[in-house]
Amino acid sequence: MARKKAYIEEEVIEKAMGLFWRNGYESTSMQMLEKEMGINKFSIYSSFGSKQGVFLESLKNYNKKIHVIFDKFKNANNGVQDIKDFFYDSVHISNLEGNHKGCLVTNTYNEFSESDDPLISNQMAAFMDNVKTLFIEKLSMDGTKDEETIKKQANFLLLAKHGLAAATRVNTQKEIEDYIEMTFMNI
Amino acid sequence: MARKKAYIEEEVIEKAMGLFWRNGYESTSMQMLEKEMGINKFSIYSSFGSKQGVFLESLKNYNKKIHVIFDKFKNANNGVQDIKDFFYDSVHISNLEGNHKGCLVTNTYNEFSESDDPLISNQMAAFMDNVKTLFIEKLSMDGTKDEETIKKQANFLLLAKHGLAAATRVNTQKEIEDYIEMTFMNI
DNA sequence: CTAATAACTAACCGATTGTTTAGTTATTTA
DNA sequence: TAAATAACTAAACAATCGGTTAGTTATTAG
Repeated sequence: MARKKAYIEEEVIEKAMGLFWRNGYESTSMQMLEKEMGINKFSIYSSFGSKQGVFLESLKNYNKKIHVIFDKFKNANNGVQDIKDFFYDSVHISNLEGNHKGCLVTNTYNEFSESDDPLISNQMAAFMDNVKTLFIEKLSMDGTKDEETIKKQANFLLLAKHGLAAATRVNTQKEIEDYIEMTFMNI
Repeated sequence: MARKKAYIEEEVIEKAMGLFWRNGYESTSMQMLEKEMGINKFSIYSSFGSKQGVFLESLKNYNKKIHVIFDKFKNANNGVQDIKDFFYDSVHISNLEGNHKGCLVTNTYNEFSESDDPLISNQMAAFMDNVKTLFIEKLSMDGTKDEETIKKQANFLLLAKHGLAAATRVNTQKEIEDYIEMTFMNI
């Protein structure tokens, strides 16, 4: 019927995601998004509706990106070792592409209070819940752990992920590995 | 010679610090600072020069606020137990006053990249280095730990502080305590 | 080839950002 | 009491924020 889009939404979102990953939500402006995505505001708004829309779509893209890791994690059957592998995989993926440090969700987690942006907040909470559920599942494989212990350890590991995200930003590869090893010493 | 200030700088900075603590740096605006500090922009700028100045002064105030904890920590002589106490004290202080969750430095740590605000960035790095040095000092008290182990454990504990800060924001008192206990299981 | 239509450019929107400044008020000292 | 001076009020500053829109360009279907 009419003119074709000169860009591919998946491609420009990939770039937007990288920008959010590096700078967080607030300090990423529409100007920066225009430049990074290579399209202008009109196109951004016609494709994604709002800045929030771009971020929400970036979160989806992030989930897709780490889907490989999550899939491997879900289908694994070695209990605690699977969680450890998941930690190592999380580090590797941020090493692979560009300057993306830490985890997009963990990095931006603090920026959104439940009150001022419930949509994004819920997405993040869902992500975290998903991770926690998988932790519990893998921890349960042991068979010897009681429910109380499993809950404690899952919580511990979820919080340890914050440390891991911080580590990938400021620590060396060796220090990161040491951190992971120490984290799992008692699990 | 002339008119007296109708406010006390220490008092208004205390309030500014609380605001930064709750909202972070970027999402705290001068308007919000005016309202919270109870003085207008002229007074803020004549006292602190800029928004960055207010934050820098807030960091100083934060250091003063936790000086009690740090002092206790510095002068303690029970090694690992002192670090654990320090973790518990860090939680208690954020429970004491208002809605201040986590640690001001840890919360805002991610917001500043080395490049765009070196002054603040350096202050934060100095704070972290200070904590790490104390960790090393206390860990060394044991006498049995070799240098390599001490470095590893100090790094681990510093990263664990990120998890702790996250915990004080989203977890229950019991979960926080469990987290601390698990963190120190292998130290 | 033409009418329809979607994608694009670029200027613009009001609101808000951090910051400054002109004018007024209060206090001090001589 | 009067001149000096610092603290205050309030309006305005340019720049940027997220978001919109009028007008142009390209592609399609008939």
